[in-house]
Amino acid sequence: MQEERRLAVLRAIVEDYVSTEEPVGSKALVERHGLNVSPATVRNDMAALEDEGYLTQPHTSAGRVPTDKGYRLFVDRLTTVKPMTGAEKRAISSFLDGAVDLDEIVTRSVRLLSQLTRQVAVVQYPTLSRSTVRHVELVALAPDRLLAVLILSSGRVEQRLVELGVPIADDDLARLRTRLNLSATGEVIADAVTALRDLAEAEPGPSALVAGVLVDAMSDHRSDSRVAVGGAANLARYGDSFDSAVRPLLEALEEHVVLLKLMGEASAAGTVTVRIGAEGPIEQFSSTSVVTTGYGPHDDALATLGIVGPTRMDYPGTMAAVRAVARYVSRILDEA
Amino acid sequence: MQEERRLAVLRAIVEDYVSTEEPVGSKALVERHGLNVSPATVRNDMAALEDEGYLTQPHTSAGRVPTDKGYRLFVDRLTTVKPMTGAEKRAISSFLDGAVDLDEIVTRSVRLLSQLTRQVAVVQYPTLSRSTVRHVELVALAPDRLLAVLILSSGRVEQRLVELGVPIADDDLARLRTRLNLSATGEVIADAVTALRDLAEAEPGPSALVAGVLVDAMSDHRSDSRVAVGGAANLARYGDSFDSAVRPLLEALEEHVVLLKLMGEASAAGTVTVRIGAEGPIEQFSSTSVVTTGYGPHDDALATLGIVGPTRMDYPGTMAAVRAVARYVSRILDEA
DNA sequence: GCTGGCACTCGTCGTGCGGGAGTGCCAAGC
DNA sequence: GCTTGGCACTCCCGCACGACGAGTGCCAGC
Repeated sequence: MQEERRLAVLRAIVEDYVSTEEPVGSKALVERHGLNVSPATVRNDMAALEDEGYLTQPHTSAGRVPTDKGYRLFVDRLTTVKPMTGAEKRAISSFLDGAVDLDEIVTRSVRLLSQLTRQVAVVQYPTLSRSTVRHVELVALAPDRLLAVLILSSGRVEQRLVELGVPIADDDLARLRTRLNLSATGEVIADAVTALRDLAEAEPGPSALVAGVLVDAMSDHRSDSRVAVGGAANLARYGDSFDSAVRPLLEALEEHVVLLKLMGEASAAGTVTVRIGAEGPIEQFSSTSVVTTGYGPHDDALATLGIVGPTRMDYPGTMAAVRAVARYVSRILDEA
Repeated sequence: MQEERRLAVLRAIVEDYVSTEEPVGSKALVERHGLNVSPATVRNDMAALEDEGYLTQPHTSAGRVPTDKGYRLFVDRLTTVKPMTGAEKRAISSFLDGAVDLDEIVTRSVRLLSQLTRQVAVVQYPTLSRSTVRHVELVALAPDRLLAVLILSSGRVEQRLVELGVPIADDDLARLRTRLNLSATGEVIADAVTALRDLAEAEPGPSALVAGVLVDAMSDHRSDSRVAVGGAANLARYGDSFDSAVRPLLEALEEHVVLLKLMGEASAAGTVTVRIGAEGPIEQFSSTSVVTTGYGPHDDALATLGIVGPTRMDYPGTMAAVRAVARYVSRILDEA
């Protein structure tokens, strides 16, 4: 019985602290929430919650503040993801509609997400690995110099310069183009890579060179590791502990490699992952929380998107926003 | 005679203030610089400089701080751009070498520039308008659906989906491709646009449709308005006046349209433009300085790059870094 | 026109002192 | 056995006060 009330107290503290950003005391708590008990009772519960590690006091005779463990419990057991309102849904779809290419979809998603959550948004570009090759194009820039263009089903275009060393005739080039497309077009990246490797082995010289470059382009780590970041201005709302906290965060946000690690494995579409404080793998983000989810066409989690914010955040609202944006972006990718 | 010394005093104050970030007093000034006069003399000069508007005091009985006007004079008359050392030059070229495409050139430039200057770097992508069409490629995704790919001399690739409405035969497609390339390849954007418009007019139907899309892609404003930003973490060094100053700056840095306005017209390559404080067109940046220069292949100022920082910055060093990076990037674009 | 001296200003920093919010604990009540 | 009102205690915060010192402006002398 009182166990239940304790959880209610924890929830109330989290909610109050998130909205006021100040340690919450027993008296204010009973007033603001309709707890039908006295402050003294709440104090007992608070003391118990503190013993169990869910709360902490900045100093004696201050209110209580949730610990990471407290937030964790809140997220796991006390949260129901609140659905978006109709207006919000309309805003999301109108914001994302009309994006002409992948770049723009990602750019808009980042902006949308950061505005909805008032947090720093991070959107990973869909990884190549599960997308298929749509077309390979070769353009002769000079007799011995090609531009190889790789067009993928995800809408991504990769281009590479190829120095052949020796000139290549136009009809040889045309034949090579056909051959490459026969091997690669329609294949998943992984299969296309092996097909091109076989081709390169069977036929040395220019063909092998071009095939090699294409393989490089496909497996290029850079391609997998693109992310867009937006809403960094929201970091300025950190209020307390500023230069000490924000500087390294801003730096980390420019290190896309770090960010990718932070986003981690794409969690299955529909599942929102919340990493609170030091639960994450990256030190710089040990005093922030990260809310992510996977997205991709056909709800295939090709990539991850999410937000980074202070552990003191509105989890239900944020999780809802992240989930909603992922859902809409996935739908748009379906159509493309 | 004493006019000369006054300028020396102004220069010394600027230099000291830039390095210490604290108002500089007369005594410290004569000690740190080899001025062969007494503090009292310097005080007289300071008072005169203040009357003329080059200096100001945060409060009575504090040292002097340069005004925007003071910085202006410093930059215009007291600065010799210090050349980069050999080591710095090597660092720059090794940093920029090995960039495989335009995207990477820009990304690396931004990072380099922000690290060299310890400031926020902004690099505008080369505008399309002066570059030429290298190749037009059409890829059939479905019988009535094409992907049009536009490859430009600047290394940029634009792609657009074209819904034909009616299916197109393979050999018609091949003919169209040849025709488009005949009209456009090698031409400057502006000429290519008119050529394609003519073609569209002469021949309605699918050809016109595709030509129209290509024209759109060429004149698309979005293409002209891409910028990359880096080193925002350096804003955290603003020390004083933080949340008040940095928040709007961070926001403005994410508004690429605003940034483009800030960068302004590309100044001729080789000329470094310095805008101090409120001299610039944008309110949010009225307490910062902007150092820019044009760059592009063959020293054709296709685009602008530069940095944004506090008015209190090392102008000679920053100007040198901006100029050097622009020069190297231009050279790399030459080769491509 | 430069210089040393001197009085004056004013921001900064350390100290000390309520005020107040909040707690912990205890004894009484349901 | 919870819950509750009461009460003493802790400790942060804000404010006033005063000493200190950096820096100035001005003046008289060279």
